[in-house]
Amino acid sequence: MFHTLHKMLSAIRPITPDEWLTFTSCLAEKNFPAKTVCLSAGQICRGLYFIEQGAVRSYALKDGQEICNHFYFENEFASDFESLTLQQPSKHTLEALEETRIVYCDREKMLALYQHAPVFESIGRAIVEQMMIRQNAYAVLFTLYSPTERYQFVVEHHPELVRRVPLQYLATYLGVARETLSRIRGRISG
Amino acid sequence: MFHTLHKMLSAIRPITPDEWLTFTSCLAEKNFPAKTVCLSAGQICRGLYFIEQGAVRSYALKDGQEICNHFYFENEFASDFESLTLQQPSKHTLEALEETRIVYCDREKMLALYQHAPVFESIGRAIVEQMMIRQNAYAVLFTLYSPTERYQFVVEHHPELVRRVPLQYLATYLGVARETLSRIRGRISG
DNA sequence: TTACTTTTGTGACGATCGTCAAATGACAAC
DNA sequence: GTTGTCATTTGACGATCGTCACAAAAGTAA
Repeated sequence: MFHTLHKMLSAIRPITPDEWLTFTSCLAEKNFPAKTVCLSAGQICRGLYFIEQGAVRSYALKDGQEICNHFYFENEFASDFESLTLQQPSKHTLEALEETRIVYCDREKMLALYQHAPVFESIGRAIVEQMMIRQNAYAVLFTLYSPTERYQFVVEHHPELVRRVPLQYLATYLGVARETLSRIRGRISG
Repeated sequence: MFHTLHKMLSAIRPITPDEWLTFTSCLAEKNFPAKTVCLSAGQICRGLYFIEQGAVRSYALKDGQEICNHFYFENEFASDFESLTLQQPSKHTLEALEETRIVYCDREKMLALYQHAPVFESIGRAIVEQMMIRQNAYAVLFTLYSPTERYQFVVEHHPELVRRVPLQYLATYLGVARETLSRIRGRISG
């Protein structure tokens, strides 16, 4: 059970069978059909989502429009980390892009676990570090690169985004209008 | 010694005198006159900078131009977190904006310390969480807001940036040309 | 003070992007 | 198959921003 998650976490820090057994009590498997909501904006995020299969987008509303700020795929942790950390209402909605299978890690249970099995605090830190690096790379896109360069960066470094994310969502993620991204793509391909 | 840092950290998690004593062996005070470099791009970042007094900017080079991605002030931790975490050459340079007094926390020593005093791993996680939330807020600025709205956001939520950071640096941070930020400012002030 | 350097502000103009509208394409339900 | 819905593409046009050039202001050193 939770085999891929175990593989992921034990790659960060070695986990004893006992530790793992305790940890599984924090976990629950959940399924989300395509286009269903995993976490609603306004709701307080109570846990971390590990994606076993599928894809999830995170978006905020701006003048009624959905602006994506992240896409998550297999073997990644998804969440609204601000809501999760501060236990404040989430500004973002998490929605399955495809049929998605998720392992949900309850925050309260994990915090309690940190006392008895410090290795998970260490793993938690490593996960947050990865997310921070990712966030930073995303932010830097906007100051260093033009819209075309941002798209090329994604094509080069995150081709799965281009393959699996509808253009309209990717456009908001890159901070341009749908039409502009369509034209950028046309210019590059042809 | 390191009084403000102690106050900051013990507000995150209670620290015993013994733990603190061990921790101080990781620390060293450093002074940087205005416009001097704390960390050069290309260099591997070996520690965390806690700013006791002063201000620091972080910037990357793009076509010979310095593009700022962060400003750090009193009682904040500065670093190139990507370089620090992955121990890769930094893409950013950290430079003192003013005369700056820093407590430098050595990474190697801190990692060793985590074994004996897990509270610091917990504190480390909290610091990284804060940085991640900050990074995310910064990234979201670009997709949700126009240049003018971005400037207004900074005026509202981070007025110290407007007061202490030269316009030319703030402009690159907001992803606009110096001239554009000058005009935005003129329009808003009247 | 003057002279010099750096920073900020202004004007003109071209390039890029957003917006609106319509056409085309893709896809699911029937 | 047909229909209806949604996504993407294309065109036209106006708004915004970047760039260049230069002026004004502020800061620095002698």
